Amino acid sequence: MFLMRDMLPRAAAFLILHKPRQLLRSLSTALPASLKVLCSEGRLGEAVVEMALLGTGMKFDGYDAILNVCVDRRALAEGQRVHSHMIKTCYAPPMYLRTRFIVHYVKCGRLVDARRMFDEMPLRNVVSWTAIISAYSQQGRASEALCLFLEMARSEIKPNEFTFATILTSCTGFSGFQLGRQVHCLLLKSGFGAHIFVGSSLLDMYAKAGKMHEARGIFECLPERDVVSCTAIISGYAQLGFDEEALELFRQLQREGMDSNYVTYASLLTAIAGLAALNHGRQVHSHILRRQVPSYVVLQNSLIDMYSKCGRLSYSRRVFDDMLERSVISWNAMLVGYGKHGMGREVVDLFSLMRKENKVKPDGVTLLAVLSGCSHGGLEERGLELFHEMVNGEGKVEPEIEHYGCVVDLLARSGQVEAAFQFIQNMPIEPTAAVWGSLLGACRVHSNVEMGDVVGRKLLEIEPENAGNYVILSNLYASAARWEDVRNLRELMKEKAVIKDPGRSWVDIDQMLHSFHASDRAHPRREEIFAKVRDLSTRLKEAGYIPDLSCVLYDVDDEQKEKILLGHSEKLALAFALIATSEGAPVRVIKNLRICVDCHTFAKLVSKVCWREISIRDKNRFHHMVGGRCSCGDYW
DNA sequence: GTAGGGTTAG
Repeated sequence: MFLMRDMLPRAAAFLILHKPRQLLRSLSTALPASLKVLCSEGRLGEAVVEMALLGTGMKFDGYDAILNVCVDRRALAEGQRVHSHMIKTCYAPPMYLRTRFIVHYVKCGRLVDARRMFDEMPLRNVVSWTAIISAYSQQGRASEALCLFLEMARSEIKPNEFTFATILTSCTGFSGFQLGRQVHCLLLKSGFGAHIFVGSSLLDMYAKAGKMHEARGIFECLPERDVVSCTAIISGYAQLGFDEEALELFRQLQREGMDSNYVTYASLLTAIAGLAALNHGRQVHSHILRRQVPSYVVLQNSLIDMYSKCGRLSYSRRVFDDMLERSVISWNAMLVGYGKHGMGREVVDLFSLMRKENKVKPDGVTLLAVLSGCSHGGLEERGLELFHEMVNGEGKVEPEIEHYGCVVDLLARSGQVEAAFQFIQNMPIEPTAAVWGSLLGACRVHSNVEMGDVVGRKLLEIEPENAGNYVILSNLYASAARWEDVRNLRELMKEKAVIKDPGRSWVDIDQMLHSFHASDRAHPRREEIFAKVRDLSTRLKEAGYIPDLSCVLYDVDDEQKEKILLGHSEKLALAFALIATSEGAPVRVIKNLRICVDCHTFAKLVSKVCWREISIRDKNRFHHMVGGRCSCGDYW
């Protein structure tokens, strides 16, 4: 009050001292800085003081002005004072202001307050309904958002384009997909189906449900395209692993003049990472730098991942180190990168740094990255220690089935196959096929046939359709010369009509991806490639290579088996890479599945006999082969 | 006033 007195004209000062009631009435005109001016200048604190002074003098305009500043600033405390001021002065806010309050509470993360405001509304319109639905949707509470939508439909308020865009986002993912289809039908009747926001959330919903054909159809029918709809369709392909399609569509849309922003590039980099197309990735990176696309955390995370999946961890680390701000995903991407390259020491060190910095809280993915990093990097004991620390210690992470799977891996890898078996039996969660699968892999490496027999049978019960399991079990039986079991296994596999996942390997040479499937004869240089494979086979045999026929589960003679083995896609890709690159140059091969034992042995020997550094990225990790040895230590 | 696409893991 005293401060204000100095600022006020003499007449107003007189009023403060002698006629306060009169003053209140005249304040809005008498004060040089009225409530509206304060609000337009963003002087929220002073505005709140003036609101208190105005008392019942506050009208719609005043509340509107002050609430707008609160919404912009996400000023929770001030908003609450406005709210209680209304209650105290018995002001009944109109629908518009109540809706603004909902938005304000949502922006401050106060879903409960928003909902209370909504529930207390005597009348609601489509905007208030959409605001509360979007509140639940943004918090990831899709089913509640959907319930509210149905309630809205019952109350005979017609959804508008905002409502449809919101609700379709909530239907994203498999669980809401059926309802999403119904919303789609409603949409067709409403006339909002061609709206660009509605259209892009609709196509995104179909894409995330794995229905790319429908998503593409919707995309093609959009009356106009913008950066969001283009990004949605590209990321749809990328997330489903249709990396080449994503890349091709990006090129096409770019030719047609599409706008790109950091989200577009992040999605594009996902596809490039999947293909391990390093040259494309570098090109995109320099394009981003040249165009001065803002380096948002999301985009930098994508770059870290892209370089790591392309085998360039030092580039990943450079991006990571240059970041001004890092999210948990940045740390996870870097940790996963080290892990996949078998660099256990670096995983442990980086994780220590993360804890020391203490800016970002580790999550379930961090735990996964650390455990699998220790496992791939041969730090079994450290991995088990960290598991116990993270699960029991401060800021603990709730372990899920994948984490238990990693522990099984750690135990089994360190040779404690029995302990791993015990661990599975005592887990608080039902083991999945993946958990048994990693134990079976361990039994193969440690040649523990008895245990492998038990585990393999369990696995074939749970997952009879997975051909990989039959192959590993066959490797195991063969190593113990249990040919009868190998034969039975082959019969069983025939009976269960297992269709093998189509294996595919490729190499990236001069920005061209050369892709091969088993016994592929499509490549223009096929004759040279097959000749090279045969030549390698001869040379490797002199160096001790014995084809592992137990990797073939077809009922054919041994000569035929050997031919099938030589046709494996990774051998074709490797042979092509050798003839397409100069003598002594390192070679990089990418495979969509796990590499088989025979191809692993073959490639290791190639690295020795041909004096080449070979890196093979399979589904799980990188295999760096030099002089006949592999960074995985023959455990994968 | 209320709305759409994104990064790690599986």
